[in-house]
Formats: sequence, C-alpha cells, structure tokens
Amino acid sequence: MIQDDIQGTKLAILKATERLVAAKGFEATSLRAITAAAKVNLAAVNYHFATKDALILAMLNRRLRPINEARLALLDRFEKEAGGRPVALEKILEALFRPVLEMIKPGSANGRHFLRLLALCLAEPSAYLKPLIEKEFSEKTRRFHRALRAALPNLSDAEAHWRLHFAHGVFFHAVAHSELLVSTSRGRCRLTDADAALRRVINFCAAGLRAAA
Amino acid sequence: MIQDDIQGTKLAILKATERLVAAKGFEATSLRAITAAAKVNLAAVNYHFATKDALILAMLNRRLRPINEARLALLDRFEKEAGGRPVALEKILEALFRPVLEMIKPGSANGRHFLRLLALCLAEPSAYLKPLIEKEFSEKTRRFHRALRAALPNLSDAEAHWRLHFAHGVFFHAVAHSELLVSTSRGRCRLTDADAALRRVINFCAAGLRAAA
DNA sequence: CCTTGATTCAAACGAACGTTTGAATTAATT
DNA sequence: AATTAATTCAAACGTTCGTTTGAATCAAGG
Repeated sequence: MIQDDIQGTKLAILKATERLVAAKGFEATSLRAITAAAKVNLAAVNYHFATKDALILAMLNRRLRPINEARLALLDRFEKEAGGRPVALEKILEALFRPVLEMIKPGSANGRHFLRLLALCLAEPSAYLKPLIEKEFSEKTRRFHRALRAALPNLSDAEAHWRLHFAHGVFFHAVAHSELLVSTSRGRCRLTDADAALRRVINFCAAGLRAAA
Repeated sequence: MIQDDIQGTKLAILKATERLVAAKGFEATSLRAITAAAKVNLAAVNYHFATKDALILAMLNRRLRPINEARLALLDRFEKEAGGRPVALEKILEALFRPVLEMIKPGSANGRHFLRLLALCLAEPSAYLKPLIEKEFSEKTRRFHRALRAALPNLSDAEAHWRLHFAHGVFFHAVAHSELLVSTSRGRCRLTDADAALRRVINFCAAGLRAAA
C-alpha cells in the first residue's frame, strides 16, 4: 500500500513524525522530540529531508498518494463494471471513502494517526500545505463530481458541488473527530468497525445527496 | 450578542488574537505579533490575561458562550411552540446551525474568522483546549440528541448519536472549510448567502437523518 | 496637592526552536 | 587494503518565543 523504498533512519523519522504530529500538532512537535522518539540524531532530519516543512510534506505525501490512487482506481473499476451507464451513487461514495477507512482496520498500524493529520492539514493554514491541499483534495474531488452528476442528472452543477462538499464533511468529521462521538454518546458509539462505519456514512450521504431540492 | 464589559486594551488584544490565530494557527501566532497588531505593549497580554493559553481560552469563550446560549434558547423556543409534541426535524437543525451561520452575515465583523477557529480547536490537540471542547461541544450536543430522538422515534439511541455526529460534520466542514468548496468548484460556489447555505445544509442533513436503516 | 492603585512601557530573562558545521564513523567501490 | 562516498554524531549558531521585572505614566479619591 505504501511505497517501501524508504528504510532505516528515514523511515523511523517518518513514523515518529506521524505519531507525534498527530498527537501534538505541527508546530508543537519539535524536531528534537521526533528524533528522540525515532532514536536517531537530531541532524538526521535535515540530512534526509533538508527542512522540517519538507519532512511534514514527505510524511503526508507518503500516506496521501496511495489513498488517492486507490480512490481513483476504485472509481475506475466501478465505471468499467457499469458499462456505459452511470455508476450507482452508493458505489461512488464507496470509492471516495473506503480507501481511507481501510486505514483504521487492524493491520494498518499508524492508520488512525493519519486521520487526525488530515484534520490538521485542513485546519492549520500554513502556507506550505496549501499546494498539497489543492492538489490532493480539490483536484481529486473534481473527478468524483463528474461521476456524481452522471448518477444524479437532476442535480444542477452548483448543487452537486455543494452536496459533495457536504458528503465530504460527513465522512471527514466522522473519522477525523471520532472522539467527539465517543464523548457525546458517553462511550456508547465508537469508530471501531470500519465496515459498519462505512455503511452508516454511505447511507446518510446517499440520502442527503438524493434529497429533493 | 457579545458581552461588552470588555474594553480598551483587553478588547483590542482579543480582536487581534481572533484575526491572527485564524490566519496562522495557535502556535504560529506569537504574542509579539498579537500585541503589534493590537497596538499595545507586549507585556499587556500577561498583565490582562496572565498567560497565552488563558488568552486563547478567553478569546474562544467570548464567542462560544453566546453561540451556545443562542442555540439552546432557539431550541427552547421551538419546543415551547410545539406544545408537547416533538419539534420538527428541520427546526432542530435550524436551532443547531443558525446561531453560528449568523456570524458570517454582514455586520458581525470577525465572524468569519471564528469559523476557522472552531476547526482549529477540534484539530489542534492541545491539552488546555480539551475541557473547553468537552464542555462547549459534547455537553451541549446531548440536549439536541434528546430532541432528535423525539423527532425520529424510529431511530435507535446509538443510530441517533451516529447521525447527529454526521450532521455536525456536514455543517462544520461546510462553514469551517468553505474555501475547499470554492476551490473544487473553481469559484462557482461560495459561502456568501448565509440563509441559502443554511437551507442547503438543513435539507441535506434532514434527508440523511431520515434515511431508512 | 498628594497619595494610592491601576495600567503601560522598555528591557531583559532563560528556554526552546530549526538549522549548520565539521569531525567521526560506516558502507561501498576499486 | 585503500579510497571514496554516504551517513551519523556532538556541539554550537542565531533567532524567536512566553514571561518577568521595575520603573514610568495615568486616573481618581481624600
């Protein structure tokens, strides 16, 4: 799932960065804390990644690229399966969400951490993150917009944009801030079963997307 | 709308903090930048607020308290108007969302900034923000959970928690990251008309909440 | 007018930060 | 085995940070 030409010190730094940044935030995580956790020398970060900003970008890209590739591949597959006809709404949503939710399944360690990082990326308005957001979020979303318009021909172009934005919000908030659900439900609801969560999210979003104007 | 016993230096600091933190984030905003923007002395922050963390909390509370009061007041009003019967789903959602969206209307300056701050609060996992989140987000949400269960008696307790979490995500993402909508739609959609946005959000969420299991 | 308390101010404090340096060490190549 | 390149390391650099200090200024009250 992840390009594993990266090894040794470089990989240790990336893993520690993922864990610590998810726990503390970008600015609050120092290179000293990262290198201490990774059990490497302080200067190793600058040697392997040149700068802290570049390290953050490398860490994010390592996770984002395979996710977005999986999303588009899944959508491609569903479109092929559909022949010329539009892909079913639920399938589109599955292609959009499943590759991310796969990360919280047992076996993909550090996956849960990454969901927090996604939230941090959108919230923290650092200049060097903007190109990544535009490329990995906005650009990829347009492909799903087209599929959505085909699936729901009654929706205007603008309305489709709004509702896809909403659907993104459902999923994003659900996975990135799942601790709020635990808190408000006093522990009765938890984001543990990825498949059950996916079903719930798709069910909610599909109804919202199909709603009469 | 906002308690205005605060004046002079203290108010200037709060306003500058709001603007700068929304633009740069918590850690990336220095007290020197804040005091320079507010045109007050550096030491004024520690004099009036003791510490930077306390300043952040004061700034957030100044906005959050009136919003949450307005939410509960609106829900109270709708419950009173409904007599003993359950409040209509759309009304519940309006009570939940309108007080926040009012902030982006012309006349409430700095309101837009605050929406970014909400996103930062959830994403940035600073320890001193956790109590505020639990109190102002989770605690208040439980009241709306009860109203929701009355409006949709077919929904199980757990399912209601999940879907309210989803609805929160729709609204939250829509207002806090509205620049993503502008970006993916290439400027065709914008969060300018608060009433239109509220209508769209409520429409989407109501359909999702009512969806068959 | 003088005093008292509240506020502002310039200056400095120690701590922590990202980054750089140059030597030491390891790995690879011939 | 000798040489070259890649990597690690301890130490330090300059900067910026939140906070503290003590004197200066202001606003009333007696």
